[in-house]
Amino acid sequence: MITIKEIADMLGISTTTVNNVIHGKTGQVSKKTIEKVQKVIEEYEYVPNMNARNLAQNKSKIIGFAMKARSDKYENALKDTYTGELVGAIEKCLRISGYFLMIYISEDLNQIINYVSTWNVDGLILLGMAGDDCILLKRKVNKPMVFIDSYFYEDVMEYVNVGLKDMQGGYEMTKYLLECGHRKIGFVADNCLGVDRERFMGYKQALTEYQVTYKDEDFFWLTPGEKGMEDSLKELFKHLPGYTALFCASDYYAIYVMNYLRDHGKRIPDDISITGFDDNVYSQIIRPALTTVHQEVSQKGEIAVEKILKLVNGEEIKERIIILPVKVIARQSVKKLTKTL
Amino acid sequence: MITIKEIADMLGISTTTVNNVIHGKTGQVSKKTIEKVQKVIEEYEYVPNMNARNLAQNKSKIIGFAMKARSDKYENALKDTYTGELVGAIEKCLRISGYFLMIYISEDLNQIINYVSTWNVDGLILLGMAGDDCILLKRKVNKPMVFIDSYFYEDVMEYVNVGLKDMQGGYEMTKYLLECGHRKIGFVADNCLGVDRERFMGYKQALTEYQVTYKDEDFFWLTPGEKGMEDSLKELFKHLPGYTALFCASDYYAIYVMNYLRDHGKRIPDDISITGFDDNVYSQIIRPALTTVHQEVSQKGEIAVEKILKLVNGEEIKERIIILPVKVIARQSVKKLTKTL
DNA sequence: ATGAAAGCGCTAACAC
DNA sequence: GTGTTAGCGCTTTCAT
Repeated sequence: MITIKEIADMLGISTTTVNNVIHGKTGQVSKKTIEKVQKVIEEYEYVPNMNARNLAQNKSKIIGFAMKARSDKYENALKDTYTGELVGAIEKCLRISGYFLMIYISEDLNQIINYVSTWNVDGLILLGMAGDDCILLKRKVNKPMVFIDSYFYEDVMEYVNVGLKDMQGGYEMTKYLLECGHRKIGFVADNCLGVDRERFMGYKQALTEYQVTYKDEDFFWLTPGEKGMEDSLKELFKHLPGYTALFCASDYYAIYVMNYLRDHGKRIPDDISITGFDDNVYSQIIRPALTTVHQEVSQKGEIAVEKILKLVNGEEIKERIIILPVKVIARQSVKKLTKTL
Repeated sequence: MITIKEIADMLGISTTTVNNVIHGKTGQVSKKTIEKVQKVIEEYEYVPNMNARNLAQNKSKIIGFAMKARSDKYENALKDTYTGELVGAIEKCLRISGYFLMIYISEDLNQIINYVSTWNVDGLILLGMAGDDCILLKRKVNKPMVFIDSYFYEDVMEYVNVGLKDMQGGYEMTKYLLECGHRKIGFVADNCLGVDRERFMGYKQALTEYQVTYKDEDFFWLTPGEKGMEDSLKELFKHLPGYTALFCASDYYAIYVMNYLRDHGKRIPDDISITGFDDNVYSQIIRPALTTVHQEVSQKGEIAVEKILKLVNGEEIKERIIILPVKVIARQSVKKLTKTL
């Protein structure tokens, strides 16, 4: 690896000049010199040393992507199609803009905070942070940050978040089920925070609107992990009688539920209707194809990158809270009941 | 962000001493000083500046993960569960070892090579590189490298690769089909290079062993991309008569094929048997559950990390070519024909 | 149009 | 036990 100094010495000129041609500041450099320098650069395949550059400029060209991995839930956070697609989209956009993606997944928020300052990351994209964590981050990290899928229940103005109309998604999906004649609809999730909470609120709202009373037992809790899933699915099955539909908070779980029920003799959608949320690849591929709420995952990533780069460049951001639309995709996993309840 | 120098000045001591206590080289430092320094470190939340450290030591704590994205095939390389799980496992192992993961996906190998020297990456993990690319990499990158899923058809000794008994997987899967009474078995893939080639070779070998002649038309080509898939699936359907089984080179495609056929009136496995390769989450979840070849993806990632870190630390590696085992998982997508051919 | 030199924060060889 | 100092490769201000 040749350095600027070496090039300068080799050509008997100063590092400033070499640096200038490297950066295209050729206003003040003679044609001859430019050519000489460029020739050496080509020949010796000069590549800048990022560590040196970053040190001198007190910045990095790194955008960090961080998420909290709940070890119970994820033995591997990128196994989930949703995260994979999101990260893939982010990497692509960043690279096109000349930035680099560094991934950091940890259960410990303080590790994440350390990581930011250690690398002097130019900006941070954070996935699925919960309320308190956001506050802590805002307090301790003084770098541009963009959140994805976070909900702030306090002063909104400080944060930049790209999210989804989760509540509306929950509402519309439920409404769809209600209009198909379903009245006994369960909600399936592994938590009731953040996006899932919103989806749940939408679900309740729709029920209310149709004069269906929600009872606590209508919430079917799933426990992540191999063993947990097995148990909670069994539990779910036990409480199923009476229900005609289950609204799962994610496609991932919808597919699990669908197959568990089928393996235990239920026909879908004849015996029980199932819906999901996300519209991932596999929801389209499974049979019966899953009726679900569509979202544009790649777009989420792209917008997050756009926002973070604006912040990094000190540009003003008018829209700090971006909320992408949702859309119910009716496929084959819901039965239309005759409306004679 | 406080610096070592600032700590030293603040305490009226030298940077060396501060540095020593930071690195636990406290053999020569007095208890008192140690405590003083540690107090300041705590209080001011000292965090090392990686760029400075790396510059001084001529290394980084970065392990790069690179793959070539064929833009036709992947609009998003991490959308695929296989890659996602692999990268997730790698990130986790690296973090535990105090390293950082930087992802770099590009269609252009030269960009990948540049990236390595720009960041002075300590090591590189490369996924699915083909023959010529491997040679180029070996020539131009003089950093430790570990390949995943590569096949080198020349001098093997120089490379470190963690792969799979792909051929054996192909062989055993095919053998399984043959023993179930199938004789007209198609092979489905989108290429015939690298791992897919090996799987295909295994398939052919099994056929030969059972005195079944392979004809070129038995290879069903898939074209990636939305439109391409549609067309090639249609083509596949047209040539299906006569076949009793299809062996797909990946679960991903198997699931596509399965559903396409089902949507067009075929019953699985009654009309046609389908098998896959990889045993990803969704192959277990789909119904009928997919008969496939299992591999331990996370283990692949873990071993890759183990190897790269050994190389980075200058340790000798005895096993340079690691080949993980495969195992046929018989589920419900294959029909046992009566063996009266 | 070109150059000299200081400095970014950390490391490590060497001195006392 | 502690301190001095010269780099690492690049940027940038200020001279010339």
